[in-house]
Amino acid sequence: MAAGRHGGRADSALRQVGRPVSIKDVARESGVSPGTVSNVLNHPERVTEAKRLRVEESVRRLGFVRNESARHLRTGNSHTLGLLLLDVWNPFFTEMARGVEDWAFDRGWTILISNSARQPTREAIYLNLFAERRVDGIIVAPHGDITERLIDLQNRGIATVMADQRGSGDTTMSVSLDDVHGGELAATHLLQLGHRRISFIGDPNQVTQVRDRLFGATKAVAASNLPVQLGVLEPTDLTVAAGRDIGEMIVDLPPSERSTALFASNDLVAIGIMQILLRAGVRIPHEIAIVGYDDIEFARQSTVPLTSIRQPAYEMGRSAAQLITAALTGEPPTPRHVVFEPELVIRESTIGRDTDPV
Amino acid sequence: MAAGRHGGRADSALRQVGRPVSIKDVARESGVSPGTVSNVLNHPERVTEAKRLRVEESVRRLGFVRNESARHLRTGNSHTLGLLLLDVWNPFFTEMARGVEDWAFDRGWTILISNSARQPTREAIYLNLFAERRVDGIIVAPHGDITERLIDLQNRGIATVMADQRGSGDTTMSVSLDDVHGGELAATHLLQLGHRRISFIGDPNQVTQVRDRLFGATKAVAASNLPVQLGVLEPTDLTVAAGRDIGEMIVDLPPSERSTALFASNDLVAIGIMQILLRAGVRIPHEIAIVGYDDIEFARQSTVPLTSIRQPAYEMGRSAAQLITAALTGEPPTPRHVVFEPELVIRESTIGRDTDPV
DNA sequence: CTGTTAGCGCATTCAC
DNA sequence: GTGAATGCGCTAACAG
Repeated sequence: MAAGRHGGRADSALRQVGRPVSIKDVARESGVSPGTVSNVLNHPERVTEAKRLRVEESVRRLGFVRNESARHLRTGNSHTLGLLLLDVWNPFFTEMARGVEDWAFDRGWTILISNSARQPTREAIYLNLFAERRVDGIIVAPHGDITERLIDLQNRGIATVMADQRGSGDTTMSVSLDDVHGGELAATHLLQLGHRRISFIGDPNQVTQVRDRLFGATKAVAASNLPVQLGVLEPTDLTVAAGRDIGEMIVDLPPSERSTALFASNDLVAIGIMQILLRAGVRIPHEIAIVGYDDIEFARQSTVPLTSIRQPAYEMGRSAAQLITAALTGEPPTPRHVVFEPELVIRESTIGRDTDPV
Repeated sequence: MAAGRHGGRADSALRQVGRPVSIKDVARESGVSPGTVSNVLNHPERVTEAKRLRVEESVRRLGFVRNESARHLRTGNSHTLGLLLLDVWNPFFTEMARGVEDWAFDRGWTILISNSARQPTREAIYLNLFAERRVDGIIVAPHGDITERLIDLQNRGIATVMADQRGSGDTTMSVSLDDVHGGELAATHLLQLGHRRISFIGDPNQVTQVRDRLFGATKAVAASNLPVQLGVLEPTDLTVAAGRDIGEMIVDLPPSERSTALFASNDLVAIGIMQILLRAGVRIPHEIAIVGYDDIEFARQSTVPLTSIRQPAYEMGRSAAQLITAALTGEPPTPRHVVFEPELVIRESTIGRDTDPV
């Protein structure tokens, strides 16, 4: 039915086939007033059964779908939450998103998901988009320090919670993990296994969380009173690909100069490193032990299962959603800042059975 | 400003700190009429420079952010596209999403991303949500056959395009991949390598695409005129975890009963299988060769790089976005149904150097 | 219980 | 070039 491009027949069926049907159309169709239709939709108990059925029938026949924008404009309430993720390609964040959604969706909230892809520019754009749409609340896994921007949003009446980054003060809320403790757990584990040459993989200048993890590791080393070399290797970012680059770097080193243990600041990087080491014939954990961070599903599933510091991503997401919906519905004051505890999950990449490398 | 519920201190700054500022406030502040402010915002050239600057200053000072809902209600245009993904945990779809976004975002469209998680119920709910918000267009990677629903949406004036599933007819649009050909490519490759006992991993009853891939493989086998055993193993779903289960199953078989080659209907499953095989000491590809499907980034990055049938996810997403924005802006009729060609990407999981298993 | 009315914030007429 | 008036679709307040 497509029209030829030069002087065609009746044009594309695509545009404007049917005018959207409004509450008024339904009212006319069923012989009641618009107000009554609205009542059937929102307060069915206020309407006589007979009329209610009649209206419902018209709704069905006409295929009426309510207009959220109009509804929003009128009520001042968008029933919508914005969720701004730092990096949708990292399972940690999609898992967190699932936690947010499972909580909020069932309670009637619509979630707008966006991905800042670790770009401050995009972060700003999306935050603005959320503001333009007058979302009721925003959950954001921020890139840097955006406290001021969040306070600004609060002042516009939008509740905000930072996820995966600790906040403070009364204005904003946050859900985070004790990353210093996480770093300690990882380092302590490696120290107890006898490692004295450890490399931390991560760029402490980029992200607070990474800095905290390194600080935790440093603390653990200091507390141990052991002669430990703790080096830092900085990947370009926190992806599998960057991990593989680091892996190549390590493989190129003469074995005597390699660390005996690696603490990667996330699992993706750890997995990338591990892939290269295994291919190069390095035995894990016998020659090099590896600890990751996040405990994403892939950590458990990699060729050599990865020891990792577990962040309860799903629970953190749900907690963030709880905080924000509570604030929005005026429930009793919950704590403003929730801090989760990390957990060491030991697998074969640090204490493995004897495996031969690929 | 609400008071604490039990006479606490000045309560939460959370709720309603500041009333959102409207175009009217800006008008008052800058001593012009609301209409002029609107012009400054949307048709700056129609306003004197002096006045324009004055208004812009007020906008800044007051922190005015336009209200999209009101705008939408007035213009009838939401400038919004809904994107409904089948499975955000599959990199294929996030990659496709990136393609959609890169095209549409730059052209001023807002994208609402949702995840049906392969649940028809959720699919229906989100489609409805999109309709309530009067998105201008919907791109959906559908679970089953939703042609009728899409036609219904079209009739409401919402343009739709199916992604990753072939459509037909004039009403709707689609972007898909020739999966039959993909299946042929994979099977032919394995046949050429001399394999005569091949297992297809996937449930052809669940998803059209999987059925097509199997059909393509069957065709290739038939065309070869070779004595080939083509079996089918049905995983519970298309995830790494399900792949691992299949892997266990294969490992439990006496080697003589195993196929010499596996064709998995997606990369995630292939990767799961491969992990288990490698751990069990099965040499890939020498004892068992594996071909995946999709060519996600992980395929290249797995311990033994995976041969795969490449779907150009990013391009498919971009193409879907192009189709829909073209339809929406009334551009010359593009083809309604775009079919991409698959590509065989050969890596070590089928022709590998001699690697020892883990 | 039901119909009528006003107005949410904005863009777009139309006069001026 | 600018201001005043109008209405998008809906809900809430009120009158009947």
